Amino acid sequence: MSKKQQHDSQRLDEAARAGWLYYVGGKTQDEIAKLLKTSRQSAQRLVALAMSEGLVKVRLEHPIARCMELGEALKTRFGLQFCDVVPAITEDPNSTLGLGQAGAAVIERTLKQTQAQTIAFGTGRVLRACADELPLMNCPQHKIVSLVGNIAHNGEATRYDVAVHIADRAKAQHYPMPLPVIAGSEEEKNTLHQQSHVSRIHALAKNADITFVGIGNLGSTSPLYVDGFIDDEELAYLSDVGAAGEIISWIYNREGAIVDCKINKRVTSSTLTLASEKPVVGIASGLNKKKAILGALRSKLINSLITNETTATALLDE
Amino acid sequence: MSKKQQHDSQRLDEAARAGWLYYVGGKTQDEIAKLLKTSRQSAQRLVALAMSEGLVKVRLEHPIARCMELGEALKTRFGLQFCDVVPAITEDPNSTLGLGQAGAAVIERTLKQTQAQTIAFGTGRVLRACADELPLMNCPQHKIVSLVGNIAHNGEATRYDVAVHIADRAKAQHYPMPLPVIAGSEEEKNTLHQQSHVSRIHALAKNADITFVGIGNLGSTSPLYVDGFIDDEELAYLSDVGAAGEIISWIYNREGAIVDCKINKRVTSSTLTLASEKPVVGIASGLNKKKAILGALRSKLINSLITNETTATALLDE
DNA sequence: TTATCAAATGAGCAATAGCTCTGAGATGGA
DNA sequence: TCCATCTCAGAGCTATTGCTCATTTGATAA
Repeated sequence: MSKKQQHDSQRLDEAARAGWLYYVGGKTQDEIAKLLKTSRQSAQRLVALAMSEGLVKVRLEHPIARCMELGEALKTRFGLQFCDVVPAITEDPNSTLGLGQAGAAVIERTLKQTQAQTIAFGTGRVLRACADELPLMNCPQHKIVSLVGNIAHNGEATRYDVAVHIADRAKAQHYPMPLPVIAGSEEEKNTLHQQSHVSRIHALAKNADITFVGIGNLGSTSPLYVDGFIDDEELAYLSDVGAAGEIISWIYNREGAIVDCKINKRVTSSTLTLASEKPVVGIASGLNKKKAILGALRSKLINSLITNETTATALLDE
Repeated sequence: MSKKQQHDSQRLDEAARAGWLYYVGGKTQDEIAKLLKTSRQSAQRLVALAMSEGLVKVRLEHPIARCMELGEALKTRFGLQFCDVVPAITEDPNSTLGLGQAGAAVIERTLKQTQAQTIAFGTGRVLRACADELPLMNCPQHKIVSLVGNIAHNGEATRYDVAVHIADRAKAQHYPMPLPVIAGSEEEKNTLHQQSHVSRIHALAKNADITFVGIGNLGSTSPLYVDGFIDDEELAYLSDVGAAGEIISWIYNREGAIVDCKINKRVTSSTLTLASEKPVVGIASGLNKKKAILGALRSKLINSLITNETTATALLDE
């Protein structure tokens, strides 16, 4: 056995030498072969061995490196299609700085395709930031479809209607959803949904090639509460039934299951496909949204995520 | 200008991404191109950029038997505290390739200690290479002190001011020596040395827990000659009195004894303790430096050595 | 607005690396 | 000593990478 061990260690020695010459010295495998008086193939094997034995350690020094690791970890943990993690810029754990640029980059990549794409958008401040970061483009081949009604409580257009801005900047076709976000009653919602132009929008949204949504937490800062869709009583009820977050106004719990509540009966938004094959990208950051993001990831309401370093770390802590 | 800078940093960001995917993720450039929605060529350029910008650091963790033997032999022969020998990479007997990584590894080990350390540095190309290979760290507990003045002949900062780079990368305290390397006269040197802030630096250097220095040979390629501190006449004189090498601008002979010459009267560098108990690490390789290294070893100007295989073999031939 | 220039891009090709298959030779047990 | 078994070297092929050149793009200044 000791003979074998000695042989192995000699081989590792040679591997280390080859690895050194290759990675530090920048030599080609041919040159190494000559130096080590062996064939090119053997040199190749030695270099590969040095790598697989972990003799060679590569590290990348850039703030992005850590983000890539976090993204990879999240991707694996939650079975995501992709995950972008942007470096945390401020100390503020709830900052959304940087998400706009990152989201815009993904949207831009989508828009750059020559093949016609149907792209669905939710609403929210973060998505709005993405729209603002988007460069002016000329993409008349794409369809931008809204997932959420664009009429607010009081009849005016909603504050964060994102699809219209994106369509505007991209010069793309725009399919808004001309409905109140929350219908007055369940019956009203059903009536509205039966309208053919509405069901056409929903059909488009359902078959979107890619979907972008924000993720809201539920609490006194939630847009649904701020805009008066939820009163204090309802908020308390939601808290009792374990509501964790909201995506295009659909309220779900810690496991990502849509909860049984008054709001969900009246939302006019398109429905989200669980575990969709097409990318459904959630864009959100902030420790106050941790529960909400986790829920959406767990039930695969979303299958892709753009977040920041702090939040990514927190999500992985779970 | 800021627009350009922003652009550059964005490009570096992308390069870091590409580099990470390539070196850490093991993806091919084609795959990276797809992920980053760009062409294969651009991906290749990004990966190359990540490498040339020094974002990618490679290190090899394996004691190579032959180098270990050489190191051990040198350690015994010259009574060294430690000795690292790295594999020779090129045919060039004067190559210094690889010393940077090896030196950086030793420096990194020192910096990793939680106990506060005072670390002294000389200058030179090889030490500079070490600094470049050092990973970014956060060691505010350590003190980095310069052994050599950081003002060149013509008043500008010296080219290879190493301590500043190390302190920068390690986020350590930095004590530069704000003096010309060589004073105009012996009197000027004495005056300068009497300044309290200078003597404080010298005291720090004297008590350094570990010292790193380059070793220079004397001849037409010596930095002292190239930078104009020594003229042809002086060079000839030094050759006559048997000068063999130079450490932090102190010129010594084959036996390692400081020679009596004009330069040594005017150097402002700290003095080196002979046979110090603390490690004094010389980093140098190349057959043209054999005499210089041998001298330093003989008189124990240095008590530790980092060199390469070729040089180690030559030193043992003596 | 237009001319000018530098930087970035993509194509195409040559160099380099990685993989698989086959056979030679070593190893160890009967 | 012979044979079964296993490892490893080398050939040959394919994939990947690096480089050069022509062209486009975009910025800048007139």
